[in-house]
Amino acid sequence: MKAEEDLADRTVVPASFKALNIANDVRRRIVEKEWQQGALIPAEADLAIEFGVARATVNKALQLLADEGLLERRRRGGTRVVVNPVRKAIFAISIHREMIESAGKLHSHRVISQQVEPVPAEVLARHKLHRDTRMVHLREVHYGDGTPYVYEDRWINPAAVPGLDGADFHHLNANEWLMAHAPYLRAELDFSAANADAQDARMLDTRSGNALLIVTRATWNDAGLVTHVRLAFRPGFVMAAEV
Amino acid sequence: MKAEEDLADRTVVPASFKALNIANDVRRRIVEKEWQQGALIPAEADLAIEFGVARATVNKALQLLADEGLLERRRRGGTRVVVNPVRKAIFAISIHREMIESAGKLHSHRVISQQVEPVPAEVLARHKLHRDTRMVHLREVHYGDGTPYVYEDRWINPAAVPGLDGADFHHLNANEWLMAHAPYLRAELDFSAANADAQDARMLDTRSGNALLIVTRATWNDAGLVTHVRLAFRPGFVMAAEV
DNA sequence: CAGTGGTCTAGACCACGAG
DNA sequence: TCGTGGTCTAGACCACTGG
Repeated sequence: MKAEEDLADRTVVPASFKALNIANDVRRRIVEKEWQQGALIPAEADLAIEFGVARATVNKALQLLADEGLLERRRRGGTRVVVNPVRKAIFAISIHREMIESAGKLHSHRVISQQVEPVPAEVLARHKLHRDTRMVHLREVHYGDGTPYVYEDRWINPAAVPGLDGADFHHLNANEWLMAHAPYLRAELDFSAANADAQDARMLDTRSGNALLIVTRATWNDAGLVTHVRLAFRPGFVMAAEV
Repeated sequence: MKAEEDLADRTVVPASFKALNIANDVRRRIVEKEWQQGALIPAEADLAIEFGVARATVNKALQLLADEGLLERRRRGGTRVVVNPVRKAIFAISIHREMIESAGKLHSHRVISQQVEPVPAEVLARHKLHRDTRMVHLREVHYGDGTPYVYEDRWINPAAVPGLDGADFHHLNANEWLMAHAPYLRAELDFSAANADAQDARMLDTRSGNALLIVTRATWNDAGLVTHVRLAFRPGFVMAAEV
């Protein structure tokens, strides 16, 4: 390629988002059925020539679409348009305080109880723990402008959380304290719904039987289970995801 | 670098997952507090030397951790460990049939009603549609081994879905038909909980008042809104996410 | 076996923004 | 201003796997 052509390329694409542009173009071709579901699309090398870029750039673009679930790629087998794409929804899991403050409310929290206790059978079974396991049982409510937002029923594993004894959760809530002192390597999340029981209702200042969004979260670091927590959100709470 | 050193590198790392290994190593340093929260970590070029790889490889690794929410990167400002990491949970949004079949159940579905109607105010407001908008209103129930799994109350926009008139949803359910005929470019998801009303209860073979997990989903293509759907899952249904 | 995607390299230019 | 990350290139070797 001549030097002047190089210069032309640079000036034509000043903002330099070639990979993204290619990804958008390919996505459009799929949505507009130019490339049918299940069909093979051209090889990276061919697309690189068509778009006038390096193969690595095409690779980055197609990798992006494969992560989105739109393409399926195999060595030697080429790249196909997926028939029933499994799209991914992404939740941002921020700390309660940020969630409440981003809604324009003043955040506060209250510790309901905190003591070392035997772990209930339900949690034991879920994480295949030894039946005599004892952990720190902590219950908190988080408020926005004084109104309950979420009731947190949490078990913390002292074996995986150094410095837990000295923690004062009245000052800094468990959610943020753990983020700062015991970052996790892996997490599991479950979403479900439940009718508020008497305790839920009392904590969230609502009536028994009201439908609550329940999130169960467990996190691990290299020392094992860090914490298992059941979050009960106030009635009407909506959690939004991006796709 | 000499040729023999090159060869040595190749044989030392036969499986070639350098970027992933570097990402794991950096993640470990963060979790083990070797690099404190809020602290600046070495520049890409320095890490490239330390790990003995090209800068692009370090860039790929750090980009991965930035996507996870663990690092914050700025030109000229360097790369910092995030203080309150906003981790991301990922839901796989598969079609109902696959969800039910992956639970080992036999999938079936039933169309409850299908007709063109004015769109209710709630949906109009949500998507800022014109007040006289009419769409196809479709209600379906999906079953696993004959037991109701999810009740779907759906609005489909004919303007964005060519071929909608000829669709037979008794044969192929709307969920899969739309996936095949009207792929979307963008989607929004909301998770909440609601007490089953009389209709929910009838469709899901349960009692009024039972807590249901509700997912509201809207999808768009380049012609506008494709479909708006409210999914009511049977009581006890749990949706799992990865982090 | 041969063609595909997966990954890495060394180098380059650029946009951004802290100092 | 100038060091940082963001992106791209041309080339290379390799792992996998369909024909």
